[in-house]
Amino acid sequence: MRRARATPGARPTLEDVARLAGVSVATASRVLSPGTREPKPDLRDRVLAAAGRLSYTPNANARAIARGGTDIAGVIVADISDPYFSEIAAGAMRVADEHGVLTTLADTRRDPRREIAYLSALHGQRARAVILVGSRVRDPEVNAELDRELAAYRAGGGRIAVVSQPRLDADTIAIDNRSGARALATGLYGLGYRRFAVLAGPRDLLTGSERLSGFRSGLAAAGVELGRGSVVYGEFTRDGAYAAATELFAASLRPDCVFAVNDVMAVGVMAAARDCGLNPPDGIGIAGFDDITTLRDVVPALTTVRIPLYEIGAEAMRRVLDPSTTPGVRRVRCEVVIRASTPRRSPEAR
Amino acid sequence: MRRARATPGARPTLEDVARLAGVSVATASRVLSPGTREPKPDLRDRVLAAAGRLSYTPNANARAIARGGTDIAGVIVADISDPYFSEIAAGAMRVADEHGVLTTLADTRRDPRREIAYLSALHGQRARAVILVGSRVRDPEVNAELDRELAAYRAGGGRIAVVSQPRLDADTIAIDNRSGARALATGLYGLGYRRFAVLAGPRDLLTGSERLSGFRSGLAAAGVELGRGSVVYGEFTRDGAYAAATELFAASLRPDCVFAVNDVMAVGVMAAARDCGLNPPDGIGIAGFDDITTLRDVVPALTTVRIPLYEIGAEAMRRVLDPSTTPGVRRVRCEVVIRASTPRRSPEAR
DNA sequence: CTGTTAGCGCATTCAC
DNA sequence: GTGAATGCGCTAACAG
Repeated sequence: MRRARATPGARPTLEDVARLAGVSVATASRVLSPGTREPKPDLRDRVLAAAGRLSYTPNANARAIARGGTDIAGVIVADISDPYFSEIAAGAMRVADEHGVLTTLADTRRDPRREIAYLSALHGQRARAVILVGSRVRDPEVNAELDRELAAYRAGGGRIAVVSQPRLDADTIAIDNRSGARALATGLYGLGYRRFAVLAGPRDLLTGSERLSGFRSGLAAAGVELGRGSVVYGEFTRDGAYAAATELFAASLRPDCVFAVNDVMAVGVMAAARDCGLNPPDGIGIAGFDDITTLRDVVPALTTVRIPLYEIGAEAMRRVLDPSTTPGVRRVRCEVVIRASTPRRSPEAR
Repeated sequence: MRRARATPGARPTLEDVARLAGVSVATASRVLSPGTREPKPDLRDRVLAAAGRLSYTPNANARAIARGGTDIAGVIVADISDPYFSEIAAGAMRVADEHGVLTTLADTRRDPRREIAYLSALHGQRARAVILVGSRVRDPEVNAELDRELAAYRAGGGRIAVVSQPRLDADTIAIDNRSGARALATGLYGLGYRRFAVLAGPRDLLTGSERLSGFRSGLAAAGVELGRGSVVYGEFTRDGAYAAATELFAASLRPDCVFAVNDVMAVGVMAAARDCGLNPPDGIGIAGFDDITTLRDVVPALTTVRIPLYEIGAEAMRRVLDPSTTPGVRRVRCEVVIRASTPRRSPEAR
């Protein structure tokens, strides 16, 4: 005899529904699982009614194990409270929703170790696809371990996409940080700026490095060099930038333009400039990167490099959800947007 | 004879590990499941080695069904790309992570129907707990359906918390919008403002309504009324506010202070004011609500009402994850923060 | 301490 | 078209 289904706090099962409807579990399953050829209307209705009366909700785990797969996609980001990531996540979740797949979002708090741990957890969940978004790092050990985890996940049929740098053995959407930064440098030079400083973010993050090196090469093409002391590393955050910029402004070299490798940092620079008695954009131009929506109305309007964040997230999700896409590297171009934070600098002011 | 485990693309199972290690599945399970009393070191090592060689990753779904529960928490937000929600989500995910539970985040795109659908999906996933973040609505039908789904979920042992208004039959963290807005009104009045306008967000969202009514009551206490035409409803977004404010400034009534019911909207108002030839904060004060981190450096600095977003998310997650908390309503106070966007208004200017 | 076995809830072959 | 039986991968009694 089977265990009585009297236990309160226990969820109704398919068997309960079938019993109440007076049919077999097979029939109940057929009614409740979309896709199968549905039973006769009268049985159908009875099953539906029974399910309704019981507030039956199919156990997705059981379904997953019976079918050997889930309709879950994972998105792993470095910091969801950073608009850069939340916009990408929004785009990805939008597409996932349109495909009827649920998204599990994980926040690594910028710890590569946690990135690996989450990927493994998602693998355990048998997520259909995972998107890794966030700067790659230099640490070879971390990369190796991540690659191993990636391989295992893919071996099991998981689809994966990476948004950032093509450093991993996976389908990746590469943001063209380098050429964007280079174009920005060229533009700023054209506006008359000559003495640059760069807030480059953490040393080991590729995103910052790429933007820095692109910027540098753009400058070099114009015959300008970044003097020593004019590149400052620090946290990828507003506060990190504020601190670094304060230090920068206290030093003797007087830049006429500061490039922060992302918008959030640029805002920190602007605050620091003000607190140092400067009055941006007078005498000091400030530029960022990303073109974060939330920051589009700051004054003076921020010169930056626009990245189609939302669309990138959407595209990444589309790729992992579509079985026919062949993994590869898709480069996304960025677009320089000159705004009021870097006004033309008159020659005599130099 | 059992099916050969040669199929490529198939994930290794516990049985594979056990066979390779030369032990029973039970032993393998014990080694691989933390918490159980571990077998002898030598067996232990063999199992671990086998698991490593196979890149074995436990099937969380099977584990869930065998144990009758998961370590997944759900967070349902209205719009993850809105800093308000992403900060709350960040706080919640932080706590979840500390408890070793994965977070499934869902974005309703401000559609209450989707909120219900996601709750149901999370229920199906047998998530341990779910947090609903976002304004409640008026629509009684939607509320009833949501309450029903909530009841079913809870009946199955799920824990639930709501962040916003105590409108649902569930543990809730209520943000004291009303008193926060009232205090803001008082403060603005004290600064010399007299002719107010309010951008109230969508009509059916409680969050906006509460802030509006609180503001109104604060004004009333000072003997000021909101004239007709000075309350404009619209989208809860920057663009919605921009449009509404533009309209407002085009009308004949000349407010000396605009209160937007959230910061993102306030930024839109500021942009609209500028585009209408006004020069905030000269002649026109602007205030928001939330004190979004990303916007803390805008100029002029935004007068607003601070809500401990991150902490609220963390607290909500703590509550649902801790079995001993008794459901109830926890009110969170807000704090008025006067900044440069609402400078003292000299009497003669009135 | 280790192995055997019976479910967990559901999808799905296979007979009827 | 419908039902009975099997198995998905794992955990937890229960034996040994």
